[in-house]
Amino acid sequence: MQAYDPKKIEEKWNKKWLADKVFKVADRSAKPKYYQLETFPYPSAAGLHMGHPKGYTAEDIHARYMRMRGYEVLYTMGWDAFGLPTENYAIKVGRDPHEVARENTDNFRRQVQMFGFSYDWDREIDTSSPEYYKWTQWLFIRLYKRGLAYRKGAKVNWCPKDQTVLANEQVVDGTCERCGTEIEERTMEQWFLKITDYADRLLADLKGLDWPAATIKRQEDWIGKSEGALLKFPLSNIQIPNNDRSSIEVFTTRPDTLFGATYLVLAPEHALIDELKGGIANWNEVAAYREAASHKTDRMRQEDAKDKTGVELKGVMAINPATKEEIPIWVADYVLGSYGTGAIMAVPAHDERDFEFAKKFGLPIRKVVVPKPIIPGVPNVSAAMGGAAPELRAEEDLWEDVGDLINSGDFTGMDSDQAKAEITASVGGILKTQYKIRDWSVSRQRYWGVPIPMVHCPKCGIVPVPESDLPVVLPPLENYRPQGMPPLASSPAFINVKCPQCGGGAKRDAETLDTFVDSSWYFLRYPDPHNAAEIFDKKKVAHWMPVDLYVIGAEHTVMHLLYSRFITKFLHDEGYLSFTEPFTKLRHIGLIMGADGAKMSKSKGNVVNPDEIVAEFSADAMRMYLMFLGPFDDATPWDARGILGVERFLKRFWKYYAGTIERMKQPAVSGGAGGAAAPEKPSAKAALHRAIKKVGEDIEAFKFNTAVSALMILLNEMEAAAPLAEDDLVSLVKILHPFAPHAAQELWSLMGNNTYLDFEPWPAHDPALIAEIKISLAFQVNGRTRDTVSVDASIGEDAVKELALANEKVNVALAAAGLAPGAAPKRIIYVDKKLVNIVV
RNA sequence: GCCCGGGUGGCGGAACGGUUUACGCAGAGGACUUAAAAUCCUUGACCCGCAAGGGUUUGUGGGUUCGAAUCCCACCCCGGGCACCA
Repeated sequence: MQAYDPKKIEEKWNKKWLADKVFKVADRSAKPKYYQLETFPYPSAAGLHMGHPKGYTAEDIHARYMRMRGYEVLYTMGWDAFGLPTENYAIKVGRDPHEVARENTDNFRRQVQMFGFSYDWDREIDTSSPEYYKWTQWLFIRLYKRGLAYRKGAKVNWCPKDQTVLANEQVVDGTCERCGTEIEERTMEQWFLKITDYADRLLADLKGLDWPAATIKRQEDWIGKSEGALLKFPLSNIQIPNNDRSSIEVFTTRPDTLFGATYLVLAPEHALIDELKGGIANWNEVAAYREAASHKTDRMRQEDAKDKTGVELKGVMAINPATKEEIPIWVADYVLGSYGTGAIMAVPAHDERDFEFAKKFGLPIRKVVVPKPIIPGVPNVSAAMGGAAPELRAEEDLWEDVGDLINSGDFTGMDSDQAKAEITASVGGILKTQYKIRDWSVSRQRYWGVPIPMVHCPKCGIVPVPESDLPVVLPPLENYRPQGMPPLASSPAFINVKCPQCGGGAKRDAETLDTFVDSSWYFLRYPDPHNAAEIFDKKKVAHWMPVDLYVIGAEHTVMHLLYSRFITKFLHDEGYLSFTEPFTKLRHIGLIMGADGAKMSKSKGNVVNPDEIVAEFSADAMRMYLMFLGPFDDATPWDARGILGVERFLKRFWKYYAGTIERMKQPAVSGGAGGAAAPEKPSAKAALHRAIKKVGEDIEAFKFNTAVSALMILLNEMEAAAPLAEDDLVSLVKILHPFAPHAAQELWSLMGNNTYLDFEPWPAHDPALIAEIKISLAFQVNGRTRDTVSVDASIGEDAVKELALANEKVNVALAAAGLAPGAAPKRIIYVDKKLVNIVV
């Protein structure tokens, strides 16, 4: 018998799979297509972390399974190679980011290949290669030509010492992560993509996707559609010079509560405050508050949520258009300038934030909505108190829901939903739909990214680079360190260019694109990865897309998906795609935590290196263990000893399998037909068929942990049973194959096969074999199990009840429960093939 | 603060209205070995009991049900996410 030597066989098959291009995908095939996508990694200097092989193993299992089920599976790998960490690292070690990135990518490729993932390597892509980013640039120009890329001022984090813009993640407690200097906010002209134009479609098209519900909800929340009204509050005692708008406009989702609006609040950055300066009696106090607020980021303003601050604009008042009462105007940083109109009407009785603010500053609270009656006509007072208190208390409770109006003039008694429209109309307001989503900022003042293919001409303004001149290649630089301007601006050879329109002197855009742009369309490139003439061939993409299965980390549930969906819809509108949603089915991968249960991180010292695990055990063992650890989408801790279990399983499986083949090859010995018979033991054929069914179902449902366990149960049963026949052995190695493809393929070839298991059909299970002959029934008294018996599966209800009533333990329990001998129980509940419950 | 997950043996987990703890790890006992590793067999929630057996147990407290880890309500704890979005 050949010994199990995983090192040798894994190396052998990894080489063969690559050399023979076994997993090369055909664009034209008689088989149905299946497109499986996994997040292409960002190749960091640290190499793969445990999350990569976990997600990739799951997808590889699924891909191999789908191939065996007869699909032509598009399954690929690529590199999201542009990005900040590589640039930072290159600067630190004084090298060219191109070189650093190449080394990292080579290392990632080596690691990924060690696991034997069945990619079509001829379709490998790299976002940092000019062949790829030419089309990222092309896409950007397309967006620009359609008016979906535009420039506007936006705030950036600026480090005055390093003379550079910092990403949010480089800002630690308001200081630069590199030098600790306090950051400043600067406003710069930057490129934006108009994703807001697609807000409604991005929301509506979520319906019908096979995505986790929580992910759909996060997309919805991010888009943040709210229907409300724009209402104007006239200023009562001041006219703004040179401004005919002598009113403050607010956006509210609750115009039905207008009668309860007892003050207004402006965001500190609201432009109207400057215009009102002459009328504000406490200007110095207001100015100081605004100054303080300007040093806070939106994020910091959120974190201070509990302790609301604000200043009244003394001397100016507004008029509630419904009640005609004068109400005060405040400035407070819990109102954001970037949402709605930057001003709100405060209704403290019906909004928690307004409620807290009003209590803190002693502002009036007026209740204008009460919960709808549960019984029509009878006021529901207790629901407002969470169902607890018998009557409605005065000011100190809050009702944020809709209901029926009170204290609202002519609208009293009206339903909230009806009142929304009617009150809005009565004060001359307009109904409006507001979105939370903002346009996508794509300018980055960094080097290691896609150069923005635009030219700034003093005569013609902004001119896109002609398509024939693409790509605009990222040039090597003398110095990658930032020096007060984007790194590319330091290269005269790059920056100075002739205007494509007038031929005069002009300058290139010195900034690069957000790397999310690179990854927002990569899945469209795999179907046609080397096309030099087009972003992709429409027919090829029409064949493969949309993606049938996408596995991503939960951290990508908002932005990457939203951007990819946006770009897909855009290219659809441009006539390049026939569909509008890129990812039909989505599944998430849970983190692998450190052995201590915390997230793996260098600083905690709990990082496990996949290279070491493969070296110590094997790729197959690691694959199986990653799947066995727990539910795929749960975060599970890595237990270094647990892998011994699957390692033992693989060794035992090998021993069983190779041993059985060996015995089959030997000539029949006297006494037993075929030489391997042990006639007194039943065969494990039924167990095998159960496993075939279970493993297939579990792969489809992404329940890899129980699939592995099903294989283990099968092996336990096989070892105790008579050896399997040859055709059953074939099925057996096939169901192992997706999980441990190296071992399975080697066993397959040991049987004398020279085909690849991936293209062998997945075995069918025989339902007749799986049917249970004997079943275990529970006898319960008052819901407590008193005995279990083994009976024929075909037994009928009456026979079972009779058995139960005759059962000695049952009778003891019945007597203990107070049932007189011979008396009939209250009820007998029978659940087919499960139990009998006798209720006394 | 809000939103989304989740609390089951010593540990990872299984079951997701019907016999709790499948499978694996760790532990205990044994076989083989000069010995160790490897391998194999037995055992395996907790409490009482020599045993047979009985009782308790799925974060806590209630509820629905013949029956609840599973459904409902409240609370506690852990993980992740966040937008004070009017």
